[in-house]
Amino acid sequence: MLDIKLIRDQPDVVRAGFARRGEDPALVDQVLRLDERRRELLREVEALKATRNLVSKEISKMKDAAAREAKIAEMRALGDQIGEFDRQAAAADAEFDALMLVLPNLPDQRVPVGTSEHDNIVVRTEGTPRAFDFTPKPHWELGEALDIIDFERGIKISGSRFFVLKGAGARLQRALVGWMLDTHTTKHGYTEVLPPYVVKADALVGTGNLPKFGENLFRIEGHDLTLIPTAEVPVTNLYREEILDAGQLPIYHVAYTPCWRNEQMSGGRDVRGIKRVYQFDKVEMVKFVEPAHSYAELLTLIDNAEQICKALAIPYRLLELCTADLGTAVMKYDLELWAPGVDEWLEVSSCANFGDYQARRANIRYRPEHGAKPEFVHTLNGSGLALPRVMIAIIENYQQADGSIVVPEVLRGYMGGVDVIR
RNA sequence: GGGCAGGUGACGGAGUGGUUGAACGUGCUCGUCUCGAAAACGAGUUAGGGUGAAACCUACGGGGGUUCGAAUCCCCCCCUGCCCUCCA
Repeated sequence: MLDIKLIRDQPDVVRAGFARRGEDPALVDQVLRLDERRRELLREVEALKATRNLVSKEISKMKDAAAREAKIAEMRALGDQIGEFDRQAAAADAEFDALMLVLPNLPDQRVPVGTSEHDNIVVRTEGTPRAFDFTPKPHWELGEALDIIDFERGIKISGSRFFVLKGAGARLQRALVGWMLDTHTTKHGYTEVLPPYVVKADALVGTGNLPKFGENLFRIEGHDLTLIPTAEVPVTNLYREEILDAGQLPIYHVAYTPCWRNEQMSGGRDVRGIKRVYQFDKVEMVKFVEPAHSYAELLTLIDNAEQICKALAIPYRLLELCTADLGTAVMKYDLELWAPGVDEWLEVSSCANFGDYQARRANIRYRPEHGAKPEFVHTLNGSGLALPRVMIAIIENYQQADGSIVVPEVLRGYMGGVDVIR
């Protein structure tokens, strides 16, 4: 959510920000009109209430019965009027609030302007793709042959875009989860959190998934509960409606959870393999920081995710996302692992600074110092990393001519001595 | 799912229709005192909106109602604790 004061005081700045990311600048004028109307109604109803409060106090001291009754009758009429204004003011508020919740965030000035994901910038590429003396196979062929991914039975029990990991495949993913969590908690300073996997609508509004981006969510029928699309939702909402002490910041959390996404918009794309599925696991990092530090915190967040890619010894690249691909962030970077079997770069991490956009929605504040007014924190999050695509990258990069898969060195301690899956 | 008891500021805890935005205590901040600290004493200390600053408005779990006036009365819902039931 944006600061209404910013919109009032510097509408041109907001219009320009919307234009940079391809949103309609006229939204600004629409919100200003609604703001003016609701404030006008508020001023009127508050003046009436002030009168009522004053007279009510007088009534309590009045001795003369007739005069008292007259005042009460007068206030009864005023009460009806207040009720009518209250209703109008509430309606105007609701309209204003609804628009505020769908306004996009303003991109950071440093973000390159673009009109689609094609305008994202490759910042750098690390590692060299391995030279194969045979044709590398896609992970679905290798996974099925080794009996570590069972596509058919996943579809049988849950439908398309669900899969089953089995034997060394299940063990490999568990090893990755354990290793990633250990790395972030012991080397990068994150505190592990194991949150609920379903949340109330409020939480989704807090992170910005609702009301605008609800089409990819799985809702639980008959309940106000939704399966989380990412751990970002429960973890960011951990401190909703709270005022933190400055001494508590920065807060770093890391959480491993399954994620559910109803990929309606992706049509028939990526139907093979485990690249795009309805349920996947992910290790997610979330930060709550003081506003002045959020840019520096984004850089370390990216580095934390990058360390995982680096340690796996798989080629990867860092992308700076353009204004069209920002989602609700002010600034965002993606990490992509190279996958030789499917012959493409796979997005395994998205690291973003949201500024105070989520903090305003979720009302997450901190007190800069004793006695000071509470201010909104800045929130950030980044995948560290998304599991199925890391699995793809490992399977395809570490495959051997005979179809076996070498276990990356960093994971061997987590694999109970298995160094080759065959 | 059933029953009982509750939900008030950072915390404990008063308050059952009218100077209560909230007693009292604790904590915290500043000051006096002190070589320094503790103790003691004094002052301050909820949040949101609003204003140049005030005034003023709103909020005592949430929503609705009664009333000139509600933290206080009524209705619905949510949450917490305990007991029973159920269950991994």
